[in-house]
Amino acid sequence: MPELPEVETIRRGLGKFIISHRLISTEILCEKSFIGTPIVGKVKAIRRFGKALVIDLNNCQSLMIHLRMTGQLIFDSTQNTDRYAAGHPSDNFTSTLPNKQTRVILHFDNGTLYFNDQRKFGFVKSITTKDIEKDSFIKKLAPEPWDIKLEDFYEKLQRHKNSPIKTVILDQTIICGLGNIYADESLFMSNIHPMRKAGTLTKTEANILLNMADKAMNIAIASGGSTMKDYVKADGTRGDYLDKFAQVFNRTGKPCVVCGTKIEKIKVAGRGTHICPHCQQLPQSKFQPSAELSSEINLSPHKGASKNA
DNA sequence: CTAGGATCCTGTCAGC
DNA sequence: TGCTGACAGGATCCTA
Repeated sequence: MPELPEVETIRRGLGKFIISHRLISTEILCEKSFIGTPIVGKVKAIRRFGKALVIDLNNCQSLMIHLRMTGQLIFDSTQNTDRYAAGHPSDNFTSTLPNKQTRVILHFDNGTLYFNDQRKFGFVKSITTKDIEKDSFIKKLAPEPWDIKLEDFYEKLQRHKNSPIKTVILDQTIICGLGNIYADESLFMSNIHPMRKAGTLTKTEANILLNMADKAMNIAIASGGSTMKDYVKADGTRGDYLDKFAQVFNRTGKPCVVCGTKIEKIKVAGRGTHICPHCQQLPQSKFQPSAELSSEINLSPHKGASKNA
């Protein structure tokens, strides 16, 4: 489920294997999955831009890798039996490679890096290092939650005031790094219903949402995202890595960790969305005249979140 | 400009 | 068992 925490996990984990090692050759098993011309050279650094990974070589060339929905990176060491696997969890993590889903194979002087991708949405792209920031995807990326200024975020919510808040936070040009899982998790942690129109959030709520997005992703990064270690239990059975940190995602029908209400799955802008119907309520659906009006009247019996900021 | 839906592709799973 | 349709962690492109 390559969202930011997983890509960051890969960046850190893969670095231990390939930094200062040489990329020797490339096998392209699916034309669509490799953009540009294969390159060779010694790995200098691995960087991350949102959900994109960039491997810099020492000759001013780089590989940009985006896993999209189902991409995986699996490194097999030739020196020992070590395997490092991360990305979209599947049995590929433990099976023999290459297999049917292997799209690109990168040969290093100390092992083999497999790029697997069931749905072929992801890609590996060769690019001159200095042009990374000019890449059409990377140049549009918004800052990550911990770098966003509340004022800027709030202003963007106003610009997309009629869109559901979930759609807005999935937009990488507004806030970078959230995918379907962490969008649901962040909204749950903020007690905000995903269908709320972005323009109805108060500045206080926007601030909470930023903080929760930060928190959700940092918890996930700290716990290592979806690595092989977490996916495969000690006894070899398949584990559910989501159990570690998901409070609503994929927990349809299970009790809310806060109030015990059953988690529901709904659809927001075409994406499966998980909510606790008790903790995340839409502000009064039918009986209020309009969203504009109800945001002016402070309906909350608690201390106002509306006055000055 | 924004908002919404279709689309890229393959695999899996529920229902008949 | 075999078929069909819905759906899947992302992002872009097209339409209104």
